[in-house]
Amino acid sequence: MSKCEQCIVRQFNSLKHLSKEELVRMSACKTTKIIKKGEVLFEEGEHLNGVFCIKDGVCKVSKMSENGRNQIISLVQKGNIIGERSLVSEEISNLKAVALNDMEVCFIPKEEIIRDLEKNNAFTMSVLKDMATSLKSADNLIVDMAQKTVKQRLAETLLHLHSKFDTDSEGNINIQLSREDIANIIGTATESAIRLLSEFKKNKIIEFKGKEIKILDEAALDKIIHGF
Amino acid sequence: MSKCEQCIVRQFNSLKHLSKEELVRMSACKTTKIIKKGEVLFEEGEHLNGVFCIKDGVCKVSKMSENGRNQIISLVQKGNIIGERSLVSEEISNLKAVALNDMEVCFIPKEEIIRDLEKNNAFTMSVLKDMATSLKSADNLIVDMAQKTVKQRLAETLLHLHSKFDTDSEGNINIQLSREDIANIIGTATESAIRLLSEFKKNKIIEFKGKEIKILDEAALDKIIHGF
DNA sequence: TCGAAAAGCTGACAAATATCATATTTTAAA
DNA sequence: TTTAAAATATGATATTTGTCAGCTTTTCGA
Repeated sequence: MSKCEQCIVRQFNSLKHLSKEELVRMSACKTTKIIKKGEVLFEEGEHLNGVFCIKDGVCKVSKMSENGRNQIISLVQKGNIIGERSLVSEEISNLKAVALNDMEVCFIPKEEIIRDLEKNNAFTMSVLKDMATSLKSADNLIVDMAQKTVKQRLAETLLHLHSKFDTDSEGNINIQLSREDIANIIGTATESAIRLLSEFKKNKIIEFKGKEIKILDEAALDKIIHGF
Repeated sequence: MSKCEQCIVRQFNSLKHLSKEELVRMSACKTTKIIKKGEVLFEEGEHLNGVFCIKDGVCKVSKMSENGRNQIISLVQKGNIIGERSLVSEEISNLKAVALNDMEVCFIPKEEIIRDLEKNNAFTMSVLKDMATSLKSADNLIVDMAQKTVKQRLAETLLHLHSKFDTDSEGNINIQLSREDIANIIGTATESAIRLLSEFKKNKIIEFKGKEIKILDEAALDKIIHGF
């Protein structure tokens, strides 16, 4: 069993503010899990008894709307913690998390996190700052969803994905999303997303083969985002 | 100059977790302001040097989208604190706040809040919980904006306003919003909002005279929200 | 209280997006 | 490897929403 004290992933999130002692205790109560692609980390409405620290892989966090369509709120990757929101406000989860590829995660029980939040103010402040950052992104997303066209949102999403996941040796964005996933990120029908991707391809803005997408003309995407 | 220790508004927000001593110090450094209807509390891009505790009145919090349209993110009323997000993440404000009616607010300098956050863990936890709640609402709003129709969003907004601001003796919702404000809340063109309000009126779902709006058929609104 | 400016309203039309149908390609299970 | 299911793609069409124009009503300051 690997130890939190030595875990490199910890350096990228709020857990870096924990003391040696606190980390040893965390190591003792955490459980490491392998989540296969497509498997569910937690469901909407589920009671979370802790948080997940992502050691490897990416998951999509989404919420079902009443008209039966799924909206992806964010993609969470290696180094991040997921589930703190529900834990802090002591509610059932309002979101669902599904692995986009094989993941390795550590589950840290609620009691341990709550204890650290109450004892270690630097940790609490760090979690608070993270949440403030998430809230800012969420506010920006609200404005985008309400005010931008689907085409603008697709262009924006492509650039986001590019900067967040970087590219492989061939220049393809380092994340595999189905057309449906892409549609669920930008909040549109799958057909519309496909159509716009094809249009971007025809206009030499992007290039793709299946799920491998490569950005050819970043300036053109910027132009679309900021409205001609 | 009124004292924070005796301020009733404090009971409704995180400041209730401060000690007598902390409140006395806060009283000494806070400034009370009257903000007239239409005046700006803070601008997008402005550096906030503190937070506002709202003693009376309501303000709209909005963000300009790049295509020149304004999106109202939330309405904040008596008892709430505004500006903590930017303060916590030490960034310029991403939002603008404008008074919807005459307001009385207390401005509490940044240093004072930061000091309390660092010293008083119960206060920090309370701010964290508030932010978790805001984040949940924001996530829900993202899904609504992305997945619901303008009509559904208007119906939802009317019920929200009704439950948040209650009604006067005549049964009218206790908040005065222009048609443009309503459009900016639901994320649509002013004309579209006007058209739908007229439709609701024609169908006896609501009734209005100018900015006085009264809900007649709550069940019909629910039906619209949840999709026929 | 008068008059200009702002807000509210409605129609006509254009643009964006969803839906449905169907064909093709890819994936994965037997 | 075969084959059924799922994912991708595209056309046709319907629906939703935005834009522009013109009009009426309300508001507010001189």
